[in-house]
Amino acid sequence: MEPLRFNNIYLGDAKDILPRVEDESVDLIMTSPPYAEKRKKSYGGIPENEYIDWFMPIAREFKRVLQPKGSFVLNIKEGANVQRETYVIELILELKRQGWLWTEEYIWYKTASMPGKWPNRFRDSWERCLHFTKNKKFNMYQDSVRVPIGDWSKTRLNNLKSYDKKRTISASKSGLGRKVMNWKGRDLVYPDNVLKFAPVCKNMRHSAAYPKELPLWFIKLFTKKGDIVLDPFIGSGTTGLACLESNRNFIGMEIKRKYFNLANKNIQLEQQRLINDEKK
Amino acid sequence: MEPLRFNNIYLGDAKDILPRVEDESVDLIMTSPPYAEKRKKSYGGIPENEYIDWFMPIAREFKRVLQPKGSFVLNIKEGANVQRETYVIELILELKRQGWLWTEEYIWYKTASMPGKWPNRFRDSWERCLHFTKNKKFNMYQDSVRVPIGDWSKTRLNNLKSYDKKRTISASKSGLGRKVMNWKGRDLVYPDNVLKFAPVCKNMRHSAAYPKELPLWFIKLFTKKGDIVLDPFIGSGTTGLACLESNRNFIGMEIKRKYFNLANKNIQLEQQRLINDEKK
DNA sequence: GTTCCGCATGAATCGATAG
DNA sequence: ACTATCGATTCATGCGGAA
Repeated sequence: MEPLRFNNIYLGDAKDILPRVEDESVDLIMTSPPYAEKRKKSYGGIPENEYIDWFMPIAREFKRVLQPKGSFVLNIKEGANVQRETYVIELILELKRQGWLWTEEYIWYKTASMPGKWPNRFRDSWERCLHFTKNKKFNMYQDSVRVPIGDWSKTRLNNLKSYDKKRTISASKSGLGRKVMNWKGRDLVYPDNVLKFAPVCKNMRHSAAYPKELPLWFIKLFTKKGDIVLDPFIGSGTTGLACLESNRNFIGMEIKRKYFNLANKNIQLEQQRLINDEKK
Repeated sequence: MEPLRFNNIYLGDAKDILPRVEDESVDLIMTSPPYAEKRKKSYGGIPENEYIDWFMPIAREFKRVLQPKGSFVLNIKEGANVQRETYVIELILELKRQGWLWTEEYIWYKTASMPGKWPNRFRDSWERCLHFTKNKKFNMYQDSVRVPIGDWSKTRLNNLKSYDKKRTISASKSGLGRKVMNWKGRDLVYPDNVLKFAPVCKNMRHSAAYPKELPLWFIKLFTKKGDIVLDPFIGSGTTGLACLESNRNFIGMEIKRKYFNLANKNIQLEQQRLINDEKK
């Protein structure tokens, strides 16, 4: 059997393709799997009550192919059918039983979520990004995702007018002076576990409108350049695009030919664009 | 035994006082219970592995006292001990088994979370507000929590704190002041299921990790004036203050005398303030 | 009176140290 | 080996005093 190539997408079921991935060869698994379907008869969808049985064998493969200091990030959100479905929180418990550490739950706050109004609830504008690891210690490059410091200090530091600036400099030996100077040189702070990215509405109707910024953030956080990122449900190729942009290698898998074709098209366009940029 | 009075706080264990509350007499249970303690020996705290056994008998009483169209809102967040604790999601499953509907999970996005930096995670800046109901249909007054359109104004008005309020009112002649005032009552849209409030620390002694805006939002959403709100873990009395402000009646319970005294003081101060305001 | 700044302080978490 | 305690890390906010 042909070994898997990097920066390529494979057409087929993840559970069939994953066995071809080498042991402990992947640095990050970043994926947004198909969410459970409410209607059991929906073609290709996984019913809520079969979701865990469907997912766990795949997670077993994840555990095999992930390197010891790697991470597995699962973007998912249960739907509501009168009440919230429980398959996601049950999946967390099951993954722990399989040996994963449930290290963190990040919130993706979708600032422009779908409009709509229902009698029981408001618009759902957040999704879970569940972070699992194999070990207590893992690779995390926190500096790569630092963000500009909050408004409060910006306002205060911007207001350092002539008088204050003079004072700050002249009083360099005082604690006050030194402290302010330290803040000025340091415009980046560490983020928290709530992510804010606007979802994008692509032309194709992949149910999960998964903006490139989301995988990109986790890719920067948990891998370095040249590392391997696996997305077994790559959809329209967003994780691949994020890898191309950040100089990581990816392995993609997609079961539906429609998305497989779309992902390949998107990837090729991006690769062409990068080549053109280099020529200039 | 003396019947429970409204707008009063009872000193003692919720499981002992709850039996005195009449069947189906409460319109909303809004509470932030003590979170599980990491250290097992910590005095008064509930260890993680005993949390569900401690909570479920209390939840049974909640079910008895809540009226059929009422709501139960639980503000809670699991801590981390290398990995995230699972007692909260297990509690959700257990409450469902007890007959509750897990109607929704709101996110409280704390804009000012605890600082700190660790090798394996960022600062935790969100908490769960789990919404349970007894029935598919329940009281929800969505219009009462509508917000001005657009993110900037939403953030701004939600965060109208002392300083901004003062400025908004006092600067009525300035453009900014008038502009902000004009937004109120105009172009109102429904919010989503992510709430943004900054935690405030009012007193030197007690950490008000639970800002008044949080219970106030749910009180407005799930009750009308004159309704009964129960908080069996009322702490420093925040839920009671929110009720006084919004003309709801509350029943409070608190096991620790220190908080019981503080809550009574806060409630009395607020009642006195309301009386003074009326005289003017 | 209004704006501005220093300071204290939080539902935190980890790793090391001590018992 | 297992548990309790402690120091280090970090940043948005309200408050009070100063400009």
